[in-house]
Amino acid sequence: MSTYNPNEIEAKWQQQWEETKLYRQVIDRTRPKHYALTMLPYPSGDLHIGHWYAMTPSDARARYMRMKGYNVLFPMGFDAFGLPAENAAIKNHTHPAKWTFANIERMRGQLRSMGAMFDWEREAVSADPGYYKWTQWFFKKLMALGLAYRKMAAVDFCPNCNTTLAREQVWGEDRHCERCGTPVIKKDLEQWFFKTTDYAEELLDFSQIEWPERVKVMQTNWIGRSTGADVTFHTEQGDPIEIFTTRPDTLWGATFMVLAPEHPLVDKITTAEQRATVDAYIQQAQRLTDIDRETADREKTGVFTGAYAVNPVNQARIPIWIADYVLMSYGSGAIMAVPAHDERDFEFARKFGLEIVEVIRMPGRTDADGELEAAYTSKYEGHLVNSGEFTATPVSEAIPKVTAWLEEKGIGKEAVNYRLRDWLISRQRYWGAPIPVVYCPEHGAVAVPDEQLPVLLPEDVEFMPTGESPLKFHEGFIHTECPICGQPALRETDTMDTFMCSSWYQYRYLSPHDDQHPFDPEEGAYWLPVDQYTGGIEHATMHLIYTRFFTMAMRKMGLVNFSEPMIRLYNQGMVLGEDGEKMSKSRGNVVAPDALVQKYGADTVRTYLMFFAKWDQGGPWNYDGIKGPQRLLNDVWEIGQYGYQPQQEDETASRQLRRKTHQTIRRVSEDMESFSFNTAVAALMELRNALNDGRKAANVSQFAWQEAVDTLLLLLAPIAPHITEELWAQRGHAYSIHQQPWPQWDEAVAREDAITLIVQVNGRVRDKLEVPADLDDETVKQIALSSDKAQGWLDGKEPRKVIVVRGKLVNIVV
RNA sequence: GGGGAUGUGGCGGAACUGGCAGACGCGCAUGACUUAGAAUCAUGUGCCGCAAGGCGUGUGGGUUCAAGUCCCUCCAUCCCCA
Repeated sequence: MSTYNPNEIEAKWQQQWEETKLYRQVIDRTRPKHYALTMLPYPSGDLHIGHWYAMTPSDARARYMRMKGYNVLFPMGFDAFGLPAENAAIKNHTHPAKWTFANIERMRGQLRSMGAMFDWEREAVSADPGYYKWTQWFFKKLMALGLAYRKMAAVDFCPNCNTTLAREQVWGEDRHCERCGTPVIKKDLEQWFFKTTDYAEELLDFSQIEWPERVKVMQTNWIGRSTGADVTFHTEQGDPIEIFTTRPDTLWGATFMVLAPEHPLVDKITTAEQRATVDAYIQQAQRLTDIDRETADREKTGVFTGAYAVNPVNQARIPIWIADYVLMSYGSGAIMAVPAHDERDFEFARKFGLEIVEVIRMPGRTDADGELEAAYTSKYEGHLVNSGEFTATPVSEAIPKVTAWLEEKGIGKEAVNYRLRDWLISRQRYWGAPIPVVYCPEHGAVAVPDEQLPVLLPEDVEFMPTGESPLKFHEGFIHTECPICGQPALRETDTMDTFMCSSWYQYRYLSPHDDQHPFDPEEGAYWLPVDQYTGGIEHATMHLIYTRFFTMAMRKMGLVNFSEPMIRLYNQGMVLGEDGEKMSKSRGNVVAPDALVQKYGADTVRTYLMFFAKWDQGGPWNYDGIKGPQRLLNDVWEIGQYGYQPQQEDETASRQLRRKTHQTIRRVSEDMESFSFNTAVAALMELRNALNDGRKAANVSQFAWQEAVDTLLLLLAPIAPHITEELWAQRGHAYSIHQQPWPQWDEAVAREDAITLIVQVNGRVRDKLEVPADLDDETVKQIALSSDKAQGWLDGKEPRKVIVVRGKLVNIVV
């Protein structure tokens, strides 16, 4: 018997698998397909334990599906554009391409050490011109469909990354950059957007996909659908002011209006005597960032413009104010203020002494109660007052009634508002896919013709320490000619958000070298859509919204006939450092997988990662904890090689081992289905313990032993692919264990024929009895009642009630 | 402020529709092997108690024959949105 040397056998089998193309994944119409996908990494240069945590359980699941008889596609690639490469270029004077591709080369080696079943012939790299040609092609398609457009807007800009960001990439209360944490600022820039809002309604429909509730809730909140009405107010001079309200039923209580300081009407309506105050306020507001302006608990500020509007429902003359808590970028940049029934408006009115008119009467409140002490905001309880013909209408019925009336009178109409913004995809950086557009003085923004794609990133560039894109200064790149008229024209120098690249990578994997299509339609017809996607929760409102939008747009392009890119999604948790904190270099709690593989072997690292917690929970790494899986694999090694000979066969022991074997198949199969890898490994440890006992006692039949050992190897194969392959071969079975069918359990063998009957008296356990499993309730009851211990506790009293739970317990109540 | 998640031994974590709380593993203790250690093996290990027994799933209450699991209250930590 040899000692377990993981490094040796892992290298050997990785090579063997490659040589025999064991993981080449091609169309096979005789088997059902299963497209398993795990989020692709950014080539930062080093595969960290987080990558292992994301990828090895997905790999185990994909391997399990393969043994279940599916033809499994499990590809890997790199999300290779992005800022770190460019920042490294600035720092080290290396070209981002060189840095990126060197990192990819290194990471390929590290990924191979995991022993995953990736089909490397399907690898896709987004920074490859063969890839970004199609990213540009998709941009053009979106443009042609009217889903890509250019507009001047006040956009979020990260001063540290020196680029604009999409709304999704601005995080937290202080509105910081998702990548570097720097608070963003607003800039007025002409930028490219994708019309994600066109799909707001469809993005809210999750009926075609089985995604975690958490992600669906986050996306729903992010899209933020609210229903109400668009209502048009007018100034006394007749200028229309459009507002959106979710509470048209409170219109009679609108006692003033508030415009954003940037609202175009402000200049026009401000009266001469208010002009100086208003201008000063606007200047002051401009100095503030949106961060300050949106902070809810901040003291409200604002000034009166001197102008008045007319409330269209009751002709009341109401003052128009400006205040910085109303943002031009949300809604129409104007609101009607109903202080009696909106908290912010209430606060504002109190501070500036504005009129508060109650129009919803809270149940139990009377006129004698005097002034409202707080805004009353319920939509469900109370009735309307001071509201013309709607007075006395219950508030729960008022919104549709008032809305219908508004439409009838031509004052307003039912409207839906979304919080979702269009996706800003322009980035002022070099290392991304160039936006394939040129600007012609005569023809404006013109798409680069297909035959000129890809618009290549020039290689001879110099990087500014400021991070400013060198494309802006590259004469050869900028100057081109208009595809329509041939006159001199300027190239767009912005590149695309890298989320654009990753929105369609699952399609590129199908045919990464195809230069005729973004993906081969035949491959697509067979493999698509993705059956099982896995990745971190942090992408819930970014990548996972973008890729859904993208697929919906691809359906419109006629490229796919489905609407959802990934049918099922599973979010894994995070491995934390030993201190329970997020791993980071500065904390010094980073776990390096390469060193672990060196010391324990990939199989042990994989097994431990799947064992230490349920996958969606994650948790702290523990260097001592890995010993459990290490001992498991050492034992498996010995058991797998052991020449078992029964000494004194015992039929009961054999039956028990077989029962354990079949129970383990059942448990591991169920756990694999539900991603409960931790309990699957625990079940395998129990089978290992049973085998160790059987070996020591030497009393189980040869058949029971061999069945248990082979089963153990087969069930462990997806989790620890190398050691199981080696032992499978040593035991004389055919190559490869990974091509064997998943074991089936026999319910009759797995069934327990005796159970431990719990006898309770008044809900407390008083006795445990071994009884046959198939007794009827009455017999079980009699056995329990005649138990000596139970009798002792009954102390002669008559049972008032006896509850029998089949196969479990009897509770005697006195 | 709104929405969501989590809270179980010394530690990581199990527990299907309410039915033996603590599976499995780490650690620890005692013993064996060893010059010694590592590794390995055996036994034990929720807490209190010599024992009988009692107490135990963040807090307090409730429903039930029976609650980690269901309902209400509060507390703590984390995430998302304001």
